Amino acid sequence: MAVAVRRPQRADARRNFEALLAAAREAFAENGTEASLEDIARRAGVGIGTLYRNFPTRQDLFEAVYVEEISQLARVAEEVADRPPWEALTAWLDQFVSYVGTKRAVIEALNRESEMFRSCRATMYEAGEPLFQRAQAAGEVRTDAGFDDLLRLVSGLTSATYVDDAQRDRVLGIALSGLRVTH
Amino acid sequence: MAVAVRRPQRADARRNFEALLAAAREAFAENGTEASLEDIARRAGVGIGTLYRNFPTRQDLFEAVYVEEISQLARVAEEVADRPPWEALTAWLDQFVSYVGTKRAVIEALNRESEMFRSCRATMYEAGEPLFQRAQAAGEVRTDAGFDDLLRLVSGLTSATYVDDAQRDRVLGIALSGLRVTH
DNA sequence: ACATTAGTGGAGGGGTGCCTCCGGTTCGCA
DNA sequence: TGCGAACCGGAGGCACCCCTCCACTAATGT
Repeated sequence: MAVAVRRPQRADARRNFEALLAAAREAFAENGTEASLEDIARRAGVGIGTLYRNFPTRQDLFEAVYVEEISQLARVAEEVADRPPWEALTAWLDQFVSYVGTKRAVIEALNRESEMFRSCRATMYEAGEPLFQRAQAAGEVRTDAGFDDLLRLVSGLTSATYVDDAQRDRVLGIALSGLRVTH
Repeated sequence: MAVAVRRPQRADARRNFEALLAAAREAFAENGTEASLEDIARRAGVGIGTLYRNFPTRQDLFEAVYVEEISQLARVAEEVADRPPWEALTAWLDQFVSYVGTKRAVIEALNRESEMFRSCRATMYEAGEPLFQRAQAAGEVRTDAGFDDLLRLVSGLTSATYVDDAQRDRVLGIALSGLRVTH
């Protein structure tokens, strides 16, 4: 994994750190970006002071939560690499969808200029872009679209609301068929 | 217009009402749904009491802001009605895009069960669905997609973030080409 | 012109959140 | 076992927000 979060050394401190991270993940998913920091500390069973020592700013907390997800995406990309081009790409996108679904609020709140963000993005590109280019090379995907276009398309559609899962899949299908080259 | 907001009668009161509405639109666009009500009153140059008299709850404010947009959409639908099917549909979607772009936060915060929301949705369908069906009848749009699918597709893509407007248009174009029947 | 009454605005009480600071506790090494 | 350094937690000061209430103001009809 290309990016990581610095953990504290002492055993008790590391326990608190993990508890805070888990609590933050939960709170952000539940209440969005503005979740109360005091509430997060409460969930973690830790004093507010401890939260601030580990994560001086709200951004720090976002980043820590975010980084965890990226390596997961990279792993999936490896797993799918030996399937046929289009299938591999969509399989990876499935993972991407579920990732965007829960982390949307956090992603939007990230400071896009930060070094950490840049390196996460790079990791994600290294994972997904080869799949995309392979599909293009195989003549399955239109060549006037870029990998970044696809990512935004999928993440935009994923964070919309739908009547049910069937509709979400249908809409995603429509959009992806626009990406595909018609033989 | 099928829906409307009840205005106060007295001239000064109506002035305040309009000022509050404008201030709310601004504040919601700027700070999202949680914009401070006191700030909105301040922007409108009005006491907080006046705000509460006109809009007893935050929801009331959302609804009032929302309703304004819908009639605009209905009007545009009429204007484009005499163009060729596909062109008319995309022209209307253009308006829809700019509407979703600024009102997303408000739309998400609306209570979807409310009578007002239902009637707004009906108004919007009456405006846009005929355009959609005409395009389907003309064999321009795939028949396994519904108007609701299209709305969600477009609003999802619109509320995503892009590098620049060109990318947004490109991505929208890709998705819409998936909707279109290939001749 | 003036009475009537709709309309005004902001003080105030109750809440919650942010962040700092520091006396007390616990870990881990020797 | 003992000690220093690392770490803890929450009280407290400040800021902001929500919403109610009511003494005051001014638009309107006659």
